[in-house]
Parts: sequence; C-alpha cells; structure tokens
Amino acid sequence: MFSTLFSIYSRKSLKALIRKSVTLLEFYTNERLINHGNALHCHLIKMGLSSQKYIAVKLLIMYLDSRKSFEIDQMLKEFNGFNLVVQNCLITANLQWGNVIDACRLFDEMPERNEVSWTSLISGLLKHGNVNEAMVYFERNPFSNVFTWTATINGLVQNRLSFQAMRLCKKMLQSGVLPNDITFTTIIRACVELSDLGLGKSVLCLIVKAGFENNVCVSNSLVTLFLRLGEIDSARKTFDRMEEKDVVSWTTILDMYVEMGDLREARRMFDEMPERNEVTWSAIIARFSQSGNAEEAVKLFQQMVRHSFKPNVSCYSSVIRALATLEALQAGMNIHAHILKIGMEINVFVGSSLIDLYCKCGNTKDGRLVFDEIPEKNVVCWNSMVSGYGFNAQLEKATELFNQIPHKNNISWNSLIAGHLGIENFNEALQVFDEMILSGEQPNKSTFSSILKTCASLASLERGKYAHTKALKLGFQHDIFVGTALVDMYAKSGSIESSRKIFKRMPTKNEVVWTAMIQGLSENGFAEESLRLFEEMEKKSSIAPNELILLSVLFACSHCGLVDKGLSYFNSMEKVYGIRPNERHYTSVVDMLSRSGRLFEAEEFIKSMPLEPEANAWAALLSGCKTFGNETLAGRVAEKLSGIVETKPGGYVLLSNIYASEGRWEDVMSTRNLMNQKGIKKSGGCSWIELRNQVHLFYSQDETHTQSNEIYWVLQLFNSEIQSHLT
DNA sequence: TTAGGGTTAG
Repeated sequence: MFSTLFSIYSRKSLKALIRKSVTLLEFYTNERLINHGNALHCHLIKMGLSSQKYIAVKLLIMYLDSRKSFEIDQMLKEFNGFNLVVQNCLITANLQWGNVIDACRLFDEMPERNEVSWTSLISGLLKHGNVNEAMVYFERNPFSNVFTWTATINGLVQNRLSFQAMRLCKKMLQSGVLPNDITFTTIIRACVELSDLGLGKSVLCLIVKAGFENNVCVSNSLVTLFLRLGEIDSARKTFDRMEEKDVVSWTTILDMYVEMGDLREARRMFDEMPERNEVTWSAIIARFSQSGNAEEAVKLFQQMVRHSFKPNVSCYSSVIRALATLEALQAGMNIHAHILKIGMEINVFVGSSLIDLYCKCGNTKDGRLVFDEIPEKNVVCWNSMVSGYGFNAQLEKATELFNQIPHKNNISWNSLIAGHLGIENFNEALQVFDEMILSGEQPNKSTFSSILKTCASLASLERGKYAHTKALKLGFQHDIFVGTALVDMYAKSGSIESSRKIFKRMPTKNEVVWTAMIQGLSENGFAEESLRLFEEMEKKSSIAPNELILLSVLFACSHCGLVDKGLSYFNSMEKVYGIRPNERHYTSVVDMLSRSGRLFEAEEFIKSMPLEPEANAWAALLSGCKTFGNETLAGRVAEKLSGIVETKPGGYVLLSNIYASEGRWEDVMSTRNLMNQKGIKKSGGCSWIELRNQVHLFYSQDETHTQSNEIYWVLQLFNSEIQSHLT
C-alpha cells in the first residue's frame, strides 16, 4: 500500500517523504479512512518518523477528528508538553465536538497566542454557529491581517449572514487591508447567497482593479455566481474567457448543462474533459442519480473504479442512492461490505443512503442496524428511517421513531404523512398534517402534494379546499406537483369546474397533469370534453400519451358511444404511441362494444385477446347481454365468469353482485358461502361522510366506528319515526 | 481562511 512511500524513502528524500505522509494523512482524515491512517502511523513509527513535527500534528488532528481517545493521549505524550501548535489543534477539536466553553477556556489560558490561534478560534466558533462569541474575539484580536478578516467574513457567509459579511468586507477595505483571492471567492459566495447580481458585478469591478481577474479560483467563483443567478450566458462567457482552466472550472460548467436539464451535453462534456478528479466523477454520478437515471449512474461508478479513481464518501452515497432506486439489494450490500472493509466511517450521507437502500428493498431490519450504527445522526438519518418504516407499512414503528426525532423538520412530518397515505390511513394522514400545523412547522410543496392526494382519496372537498387555501397563502399554487394534486383532488371530489380553472392557470404542464385532467373529465361524465382535451394535448404539447391517458380516452369514447373512434384509438396504441394495451384497455373495449349492443363482436374480441381477460371484461359483456336481452350469450358468459372466479378471488364479488341484480338470492348466498369457505375476504363496501373537518368511515358488516352504538341507536329512532308516519 | 460534488419526503 505504501510502496510509493518506500520508494521515495529509498531515494532518501526525507522532505518528499514527509510531504507525502502529510498529504496522505490529510486525505485519510477528510475521508474518514481511519484504518488506513492507523496503518500509515505504524509504518511511520517503524521508520522513526512519527514524532516529526508536521507528521505528528497531522496524526494528532486525525485522531482528534475521529475521537480516538487512546491514540490522542499517546500523541499528546509524543509532543513532550503542550506547545502552541498542539494547543491550536486541541482548540479546533473541542470546537468540533461542540465543547465551546472548553475551547474558549483553553484559548484564554494560553500563555502566548499567534495569529493562527486567533484565526482558528474565531473561524471554529463561526463554523459551529457561535457567531456572537466569535465576533467578541474578533474585536479583541490584535492581529489585523487578511487571513483573520477573510476567515471571519467566510464564517459569517457560512452562517447565512452574508449581509453582515459584506459589511465586514467594507470595513476591511476601509482599514487598508488588501483583499486576496480567497477574500474575493468568499464575497462572491456572499453575493450568491444574497441573490444579488448587482452586488456581484460591483465585486467584479473590484476584482479587475485588484488584478485578480485571471485567478483560477476567483474566475471559478464568478462562473458559479452567474450560474446560480441564472445568467447562463455570462457564466459561459466567463468560462470561455478563462486563460487557465482547472478541474474545478470543468466540473462547474458540467453542472451548468445538468442544471439546464441537458444531460446528454453534460455527458459529452464529461467525456471530453481534459482533466477529471474524484469530485468530477462524484458530480456526474450524483447528477445522473438525481435525475432518475440510476442505471447510468451505476455504470459511471463502475467506470470510475476501472479508471483507478478512489471513490470518496460522496461517490458512495450517490451510487447507493442509485442502487436504492434500482432496488439492487445485492449490489448495495456489496458496496456496504466494501465500505466497512476499507474502514470508511459510515457518515450521515452514506448512512442515510444505506438506510434508504435497505428499506426500499423491504429490509427494514438491516436499515435499522445501519441507523443504530451512525454515531452522530442528523435529521436526514432519522427521516430516512421513518420513511423506510412508512414505505414498508410499519406505521407503528415509524410513529414511534418520529416521536423520538430530536429536531424535526418538515421532511420528518412529510415522511410520516406519506407513510399513512401509503397504507390508505387517510384520516391519520390528515391528523398528522393538523399536528404539523399546530406544531408551527411550515408545510412545503410535498406536504400539500400528499395531503391533497389524501383528500382526493377521501373525496373530501372541505378538507381539500382547506389545504388549497393554505397552499395559496404560502404561494405554492404554481408548483407543478401541487397543481396536479389540486386538479386531481377537485376532479375526484366532483368539483370539475375548479379542476378546469386550475389546469388552465398552470404555467407549465407535464404528462401527469394532462393525465389527471383528461381522466377527471372522462370520469365526471364530460367524455367529449375529455376527448377534445386529448386532441389538444396531441397537437399543442410535446407530451406523448401514456397508458393511463389512453385508458381515459377509451373510457370517454365508451361513454359517448363513439365506438369506432375508440376502436381506432385502441388499434393505434401500439403502432402510433408504442404502448402495449394491458387488461384494463381490453376491458374498456369490451365495455365499449357491449354498451353499444355489438355483443358478438365483444365476445370475439375477448376470445382474440393475447392476455387473460379480467373478470370485469366478462362482467361488462354480461351487462350488455342483459341490456340488449341476449339470453343465450348471457348464459355462456355467466358460465365463463363462474369458471374464472375459481382462480381470481375478485371475480366472486362480481358474480355475487350479478346474481343479486337478477334477484337470484340463493346463488348469492352460495357464492358468499364459497368465499367464506375459501377464506376470501372482500374489501368491505365503504361509505363516508365529512363532519366538522373529520371524515367518518362506515364499512358494511363492520361496526368499527367509535360512536357506532350511538349512531345505530339514532338510526333506529329515525326508522321508528318514519314507520309511525307511514302507518 | 477559498472555488466544484453527497443523504431523506412528493
């Protein structure tokens, strides 16, 4: 492993060996590869180099960073007392561990302090959010140089206090301290944070005046500034004008294409880049993974390894995310094993992706093991586990864990709501939403998307309207997810006019919202309008019809009696739209033919089907037979249907309903008995009413409502009242 | 003291 080290050593170039060791130790610390760090430490001891000043400091930092107390003590002994450098390291470590008071005490007790001590303390305090304390020390700092100024300005930017950062920068210029390239990159970031293009341009003037316009870092920051503020042309021009470009410049511009949604161009650029490093690989893998292109992300990861690049933490978390999307459990487990083998600490990013992977593959137990192993969990880890339980219908565990989250955010709430929605616990989903509002947590677009879906499932117009008002107040009405959910909710709740209005006002329309509107119109009896909208979509948008849209189109044709039009759409499904019809499309055609009395054709159509027909297809034909009085065919179809129900439990319900509609009560009873014998449970008929913002559900033969007794008592009272009026 | 990349919900 350390062959390069030895070869350098054999050349007796001690300086190079020290430099290389320092670089390696820094890498192992940053990447949390403590096993590797330990191994290197052993080699350095053998070579008698572990006490060398620069190396010892890096070793100490590595152990402090990973909180290895035994090794820390050993290292402190090596130093033979506490010098300034060690003290500075200890202050930084204490700040990292959140021991602000200890860090300040150590600093205050130091007999002498250099400018590094001051800068470390101030920037460390800022890094960990202790802005006020940092500013007190900043005022006391006797060293007024560009390092301290820049570190403090940077700390303020990191704390999202960019306005204060810019004010401090002005003070620095007034005090006569000249900014350097790092100061400029820092204040450009502040401009990005403030979304202030004008300010950015003023900074650009300063950069030119100070002669930093050809500095690679500064130029890279400018490219990012223009990109983030939507000035794509300026970003590209700045990039093209750069005399010297490095791997960061290329990675930044690569990201530009991804953000513009042009993954192909991004890929082309990536393939042609003169230089790549692990961050470039990490960026492209992450971007493909985020854009839902998981397979490509995994391929890129394999390619990266083949090119002998060492994947870093970011790469691992991105590729695991991609594998979770693909539900590739085995591959994910291999990567997990590999990470453990190389001794990479499971940090929050890798940990959260791993939890997600295991849970998406149905293995919440292993997900939980990973969760329990993460030493310092952040809210994302908690949310991943809550949503993992929710995804696997383990709502009790999800709720239990949710209640333990130390600092919840809106995604925590959304995860629990989504869990309830997933198992159709609609009332609970609404209840969690109410609690979320009461807790003061701000719902976001995802919250509304889920809640509106819940309202749509309950056909609860009142709750839906309430959610709509809240979404309007927060300005989410133009969001595509919220808009789609609103169109669907109003359509499902029977308020199709509201759906129409929202659909019309939506600035951008995607496939899903077109589907919702076409389906909504079709299902609300506006068949002709639905077909007109479908034709409009074909003409005016670039959206290709999908399975669901075509099903709605067939449904609409069936309900307007446009049989030939419907048949022509059905026949063009595969040829024109490239969609293979499924059972539901076939059933829709059978329904269409049966409703118009083309019974023989319908029967022939079923016989010619390449797929096993749904019981519903036969039922549709049977219903046609009854409408048009074709008893011979009805007999044949009923026989067929009773044959099908043997294999498909859903068919029993259908059959018993058909018997019931014909008044054949004995047959109904025998079908029901058969169902009981076979242990088939029919999902009970369910009705509901909405009272004072609460939806009350009632199931047939199942008195689970909490006030069931009272309700039945009142019902009986009404019945006797009615009876007394009748007699 | 600095520029580019990472995890969760819809």
